[in-house]
Amino acid sequence: MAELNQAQQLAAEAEGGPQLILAGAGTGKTRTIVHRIGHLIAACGIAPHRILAVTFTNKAAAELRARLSLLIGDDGGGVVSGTFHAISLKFLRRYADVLGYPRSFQVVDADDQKALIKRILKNRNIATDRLHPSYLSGWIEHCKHAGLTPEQAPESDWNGLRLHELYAQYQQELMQHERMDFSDLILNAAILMRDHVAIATALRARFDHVLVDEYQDTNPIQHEWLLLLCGEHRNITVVGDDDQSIYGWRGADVSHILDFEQSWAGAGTHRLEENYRSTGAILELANAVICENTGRHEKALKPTREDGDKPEWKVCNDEYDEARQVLSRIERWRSSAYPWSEMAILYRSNRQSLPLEQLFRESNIPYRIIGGVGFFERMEIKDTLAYWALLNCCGDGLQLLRICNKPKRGLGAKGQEQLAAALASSGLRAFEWLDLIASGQVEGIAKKLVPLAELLASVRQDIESHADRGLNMILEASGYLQSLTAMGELEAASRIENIRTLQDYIELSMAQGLTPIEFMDRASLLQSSAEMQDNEQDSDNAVSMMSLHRAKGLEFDCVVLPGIEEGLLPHQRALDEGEEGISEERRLLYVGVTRAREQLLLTSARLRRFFGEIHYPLPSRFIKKLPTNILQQDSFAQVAVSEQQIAGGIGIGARVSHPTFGEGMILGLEGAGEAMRVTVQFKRSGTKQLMLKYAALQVL
DNA sequence: GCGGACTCTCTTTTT
DNA sequence: GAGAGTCCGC
Repeated sequence: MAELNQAQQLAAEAEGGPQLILAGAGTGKTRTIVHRIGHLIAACGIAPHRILAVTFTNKAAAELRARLSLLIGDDGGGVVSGTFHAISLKFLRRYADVLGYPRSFQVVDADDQKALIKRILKNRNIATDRLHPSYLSGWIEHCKHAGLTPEQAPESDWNGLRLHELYAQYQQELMQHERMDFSDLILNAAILMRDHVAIATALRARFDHVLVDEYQDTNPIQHEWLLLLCGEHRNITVVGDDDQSIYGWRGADVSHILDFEQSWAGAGTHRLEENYRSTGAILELANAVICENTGRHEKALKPTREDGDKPEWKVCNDEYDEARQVLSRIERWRSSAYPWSEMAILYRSNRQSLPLEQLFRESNIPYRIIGGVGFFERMEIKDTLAYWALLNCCGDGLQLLRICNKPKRGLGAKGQEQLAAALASSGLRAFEWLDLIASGQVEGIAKKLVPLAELLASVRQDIESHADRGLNMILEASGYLQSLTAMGELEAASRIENIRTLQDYIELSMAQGLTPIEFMDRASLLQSSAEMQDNEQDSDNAVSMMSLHRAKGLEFDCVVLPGIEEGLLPHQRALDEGEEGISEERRLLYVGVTRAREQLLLTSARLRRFFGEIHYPLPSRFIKKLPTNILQQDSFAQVAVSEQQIAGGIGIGARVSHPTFGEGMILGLEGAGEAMRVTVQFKRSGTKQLMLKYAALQVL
């Protein structure tokens, strides 16, 4: 406890009952949680395995375990930690049968979910311009986040379509495939407790204390989940920061943390405001950014460190120029003895990594990308997992269909439809049906699978206990690896490397004693290969690149935030949504700024390419009004002289004249082609936005 | 059923 | 600009 300041100590040693810890960025939140858990065990005599810590990401759970191990040894002493999803899945593995699911159900990933929705719409002859698949899946998600089953969902009419019925059908088909989607995990776990008293009682009796991290990002169903689980003993500790709520689009509702004291009468409240992470100058910028938001707990982070170097803002010509500037700054940091691993580039959208990657690769700067296309979403990984699941008798129909024609076995779209029908009418689980096929007792389309089925059966017999080795044999003997080579040497090599990585991971998991189903659970909840490394001490010495969302909870000595522009941060989608969306974008910038300990660079580009179109964004509203004593801007940033004078001399900085508004200077260009808009500051008539097409501007 | 060529679409963030 | 979806000839 000597390591804690007074506020942290009070929070850590608070007695049972509901406790709210409002912890600003960098105020020692994790340390406080870890010590609170230690206190519960050591001083209150609570058994470690009766403490549940709910985190937001798997990585955070792993980190918590690591820090607990340091404090109390013994691998954290058996404290249970995991995400809402992972813990829900554990509950469901025990009790899913009461909901009509087999306990061996699997989780669908985003791709398969999308495919299922598309198929439903196609079968019903609903055109995508009448109901867009993503609109339907978004609507269903929304219901699930609100805790509503198809029966409870509001009757909703969209272009004459009854969305709640489509929701019901979607759920029914999922159940037929013995699958749940991500949101189902939490909703169904809550339903278990909501509707089944005996199960609720059993689960409630399981834990004496529940701690929740990143509480500002919980949505209503997670809130209900917690109420159901802790409503009786009321031993719940939540930690969070309303200024870091960045998951509104996932149904997160800041009011849960703002109203915690109302929902849990008698709650203790603790505020951690002393920031140990960042220099004074960085905190000054952070405070200046976030204080523009309304509807928040009024507060400011208090620095404990010296002022340090001023954060800087650079305006670049385009995204490649931006990448170059970032790179040169990173090399400068490197030469002042910061290691690569202490530098991060945090962007709004994963797509922004492309030019950076290119340049970093050319310049031989080590980097690693976290997120983006998830490891477990890659085609070859899903294929391999499907083979593996079928080999280990837990593969389902979706997995069989996935690989039935990989490599080619003469089963096209038609054949696969027949196959699905044949499987359904057999009434068997996919792997049971394959056994039947191997024994040669089937007719029709299934005959095409005889070689595959025989192969699976023989390999399974050969190597009883070495499923991982069997996988390799299957991939070889089935011709799957061979079929990858057909895609080109380079492509195949990287895919095969991914498969090897997966194989190593399977081997590791098997060595840890996981059952095949447990392994599939693990794989379906992880999404990056980085998360497969258990001890996440980034020993690999590389610059990190990831989205701002991913960066939550992390910290680095040196941080670059590229793309601080209107349309990117705030993102165009948020701009379309209005005030609430923009506040969330501002919080996103705040999260980015507060990741930095010592060095911070913000950049924006005057020209940026989107989907092959050229855009001329304006600097982000979040920073453009900040004084230079908070955010340093070089003269280059202030006098915007365009180097790309686009056709006719229209470009940023160009002097123009307009028939009615008179003379002025172009400040910004947005959009492309016909839709391009210009922002012009006129000498007499002020600043105006005009459609370039109609504006009849003359370049002076 | 398959492969190639073509068109069309979709572009935020994640468990 | 990339990936998915579609069409068409074999």
